[in-house]
Amino acid sequence: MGTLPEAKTSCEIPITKTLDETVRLCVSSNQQVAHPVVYKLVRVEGDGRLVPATDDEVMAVEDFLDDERSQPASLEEARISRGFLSDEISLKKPVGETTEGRENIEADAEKLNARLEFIEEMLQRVKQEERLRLSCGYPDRLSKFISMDEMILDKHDQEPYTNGNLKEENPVQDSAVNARLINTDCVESKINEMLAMSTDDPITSSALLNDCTGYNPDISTTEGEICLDSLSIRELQETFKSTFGRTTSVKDKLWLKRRIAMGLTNSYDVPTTNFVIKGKTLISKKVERDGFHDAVGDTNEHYTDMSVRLQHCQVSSSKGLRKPRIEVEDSRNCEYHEVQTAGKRIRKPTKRYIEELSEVETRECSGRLGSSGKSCRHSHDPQRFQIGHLQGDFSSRKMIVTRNDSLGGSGVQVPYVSRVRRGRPRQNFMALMKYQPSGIAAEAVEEDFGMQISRQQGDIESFQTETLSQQIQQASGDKLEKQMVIDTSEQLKTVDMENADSSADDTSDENVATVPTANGGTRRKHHRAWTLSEVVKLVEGVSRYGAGRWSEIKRLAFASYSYRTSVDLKDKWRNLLRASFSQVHANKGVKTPRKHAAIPIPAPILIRVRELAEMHGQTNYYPSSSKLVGKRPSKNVHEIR
DNA sequence: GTTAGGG
DNA sequence: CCCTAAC
Repeated sequence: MGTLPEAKTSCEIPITKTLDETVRLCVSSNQQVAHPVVYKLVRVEGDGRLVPATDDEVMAVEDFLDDERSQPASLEEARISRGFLSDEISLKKPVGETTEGRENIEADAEKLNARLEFIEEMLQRVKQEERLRLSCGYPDRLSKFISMDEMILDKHDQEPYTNGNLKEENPVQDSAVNARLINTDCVESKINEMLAMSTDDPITSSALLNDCTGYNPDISTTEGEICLDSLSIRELQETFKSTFGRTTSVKDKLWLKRRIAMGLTNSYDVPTTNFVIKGKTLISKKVERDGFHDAVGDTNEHYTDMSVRLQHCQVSSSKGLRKPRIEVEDSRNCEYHEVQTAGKRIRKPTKRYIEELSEVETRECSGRLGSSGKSCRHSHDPQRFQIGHLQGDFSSRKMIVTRNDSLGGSGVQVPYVSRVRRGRPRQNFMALMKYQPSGIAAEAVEEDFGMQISRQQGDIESFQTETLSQQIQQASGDKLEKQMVIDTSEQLKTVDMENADSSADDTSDENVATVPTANGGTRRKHHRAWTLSEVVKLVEGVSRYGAGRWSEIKRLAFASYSYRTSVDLKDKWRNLLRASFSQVHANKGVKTPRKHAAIPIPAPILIRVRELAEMHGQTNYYPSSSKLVGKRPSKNVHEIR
């Protein structure tokens, strides 16, 4: 981290024109809707120069910027902000007054910049810690999250923290002033925040500062190891350059270390603050103290706030998965609970997500993953808030590359999986088959692979199977949720791989091709031959629920045949009727009344179909007059069950 | 959203 | 299997 003199220096350096403009923009935009074009990211060099921000830097702060643009800051954040911003800068000053001395504004802007830099750094820590916190459900550690007081005392036992008990210490936080990104929008937001803020109940800025910058550089360096902690920012930048082949002007030590560590280890499984690298392995050192408590301490104020949002996300997105916890006041416990279950609770990726994900990830995978600090956003936008990372140095869990699910505002984190299924929509139900009794799973898989496997099974499907299918279907909701819970990454990937396979099977050996017809439409996109078991199930379903109740049959008897729609059932039944009656008329003993029948329908089945048809009054399906005459008299065909 | 029916 | 009108 930068030193205090540096910070002071940077605050006193002459203001460039750019900064002046920035300040003016900032000030003026306070009273009007700032034009987005006005905002630009610049970096304050150590000598006070402003240089355009690099992509790295933009990435480094974009989360923060998002925060700033989001909804009104929560109390916690306000307190944090105040901790950074309140002591030096006269924020009571009406921001809109540009008549104030330019020097004053500039100086204030400098200070704001310093604060913003510091905030940004802290955000980095927040992100890291958040990820850490959510990645591993270690109650012994997580318990530290429960009480902020406890956390503070843990880290700063000499600085008992109580609300309203502010210790205005010297502005050590200026030590955080280094190269940072500033954004006029941020400045404006901060000013607004501070103006809106009262001065009571602040948090000790020095405490926060200590947490943020209380970085222990005295981690021993072993020969042959790269102890990033012992490197200066410049050295870290050099290391970064040598690691990634490009320079970076980011002076966030933590960020640099993380990036370097990830680059060197070719892994994202990098502890938050331990950056001793040996060979290609990241060596964890002093995890408890440096990796955890530091981050905990400096972000303690965020946790309550974040947990609130977290549970909000959960409530709004998980539906039946968990009971809504509305009360914010209990957020600590909630948070604890969240953390406890974060490792287990993985939302099943939605189909839409999966599809979108593969596109997004393939597009921005490298850049995105390169910055781990970015991957854990501390955002006020619930849609962008990540529930957690299943990653961490405390966890043996494999890392799951995740993304924010911005669809539907669920804001949940879902594992990275490959794109599956482009064909006909498949219900997620199939994924559950893994967790059913083996027989069911086998059944499901077999049915999913329909044509390849046991097409020639001549016997009729057992009623037991159907019953089990119904059970599965009836419990599908719970099962889905359970699956979300118990899914590990491997399981999910396996499931999705399986789904991908099945989807491939959907279309592999049968005609997938969309046949564009002359009049513009496409037809016959998919064809999946009816297996005998399907036919049997259909017949059974009709016998139970009645012909015409296709959706019901579909739901209850064809729950596991996701590719069969109710319309398919209807069509098939129609064909079966025709077949059965044609058989009756043509040749009673012959198995295949239709020449093109892909699957010879056994005579018993056809007989059964005919019985049902007669039972239901569907007796008009004669081969010659099926279309012309064959109409169902009415829907008095129900209730044979 | 489901069903029936034509193509 | 697709499409669509009708419900």
